[in-house]
Amino acid sequence: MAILEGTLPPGTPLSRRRLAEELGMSSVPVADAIARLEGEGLVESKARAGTRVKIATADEIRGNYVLREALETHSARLFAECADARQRERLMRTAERLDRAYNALGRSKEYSQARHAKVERIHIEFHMQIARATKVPLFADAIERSRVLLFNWIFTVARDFEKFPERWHRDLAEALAKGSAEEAAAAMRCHVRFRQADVIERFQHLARRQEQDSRMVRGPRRRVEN
Amino acid sequence: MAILEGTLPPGTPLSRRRLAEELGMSSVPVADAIARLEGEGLVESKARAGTRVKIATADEIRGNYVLREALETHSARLFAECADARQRERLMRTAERLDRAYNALGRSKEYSQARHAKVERIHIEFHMQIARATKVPLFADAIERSRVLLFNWIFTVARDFEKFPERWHRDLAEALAKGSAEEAAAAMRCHVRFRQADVIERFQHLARRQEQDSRMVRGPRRRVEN
DNA sequence: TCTTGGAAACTGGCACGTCAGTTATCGGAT
DNA sequence: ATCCGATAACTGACGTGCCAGTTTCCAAGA
Repeated sequence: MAILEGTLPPGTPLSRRRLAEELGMSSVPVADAIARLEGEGLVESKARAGTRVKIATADEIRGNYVLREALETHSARLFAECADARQRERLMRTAERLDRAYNALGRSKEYSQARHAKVERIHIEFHMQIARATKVPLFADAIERSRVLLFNWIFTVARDFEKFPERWHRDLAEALAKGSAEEAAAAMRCHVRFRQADVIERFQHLARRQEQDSRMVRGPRRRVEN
Repeated sequence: MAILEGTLPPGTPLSRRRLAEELGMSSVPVADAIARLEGEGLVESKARAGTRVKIATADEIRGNYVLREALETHSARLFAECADARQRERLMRTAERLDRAYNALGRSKEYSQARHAKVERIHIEFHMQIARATKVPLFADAIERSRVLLFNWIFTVARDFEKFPERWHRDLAEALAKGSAEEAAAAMRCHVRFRQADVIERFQHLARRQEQDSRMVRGPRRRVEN
């Protein structure tokens, strides 16, 4: 069910029976899959009232970055300590490819979520290369889980282009591939925090704009949620 | 289904139908619960061949500690930065209680898993107090997941008493409650690594002894696992 | 004694149907 | 036009039953 990775916007309802019909199977395996997605936090369901793709709050996004700061920083430390030459070189190449992709995205005329998702997938691959080099599957899995979560949330706030330093990941990869463990960890910490600040700022901007919109359209339109 | 937290030794088979009968329900909700446990890594199942409580390998235990070093170190950093006075004081009290419990365990005449589990529960509570103080649920959840995993594995290797420094957690709590963020992180890193070394040494000792045993009993008794 | 093979018992996967609770819709009252 | 409430459609939870693999175990052969 990787269909859900970015193609379904948050809030989309997922009906067990409807999906079962589309996929040509009974509703039981669909329910299992949905339950798994719920366990990973990608989806939330109220009993007997439907399941929808999770809508993240600002706090949850912030929390995701706190978690990631812990995981990725340590991952970088381990990479600097124990990656072999081939992995280091490969990381540098991926970093260059990623920076090129981001720069191309920033230069393109109009925002396309499909294109953005493609670049974000490279971004995940970049960090997973680091994580996998630690040779600790449990650890790499934890990083992947939290990355997938954010992958699904980020398109809520990324309505316009991503504009980042031109050689952002290249510099990070260099710190990981050539620096000490502490330098690598510090570089990664800086990387995660930069991104966190950027995303949260976008989120708050979005929230302000939405509040403005709803106030302009109507008076008592605010619904009680949950 | 918290029944599984320590009372069922690794390798115990979990039959959907048998559990359903015991609990007086149909097999469907039981299957759901087991699927959830599998998602958390507490249980592993081969299709149409049964589900059993997961038997951890040395690598997985080591991996668990790598993950924990990342999470707990950051958790300690955040605690030192943003816990309030009440939380700091409470942590000191829990640390004292935990050290007392460990010392009592070390003095008792014979090993009792039930008693040990009780102490380990306090140990989890200690670390969860730190994690909860960060006010990042996603982060605290990640720590809890990895702690619960190890909670289930540790009794495999802990066949004798736990002997630790007498004021071990008290000193750690002091570093967290009164030190800087960096001091707190360093103290926690030291704490996790000490425990990791201890557990892995026990695990290898156990593996050596089991290999010896199986060699003494019979020749071609080694089963092909997978 | 050790191997082997085959059948019975058991396993999880899944289909189908029912049930109780939630939500959305639409017609009637204001 | 707005509000409201009854009802119908829909939702996930779960019971029952079958199926195709896997494991286990015991008897027959070496």
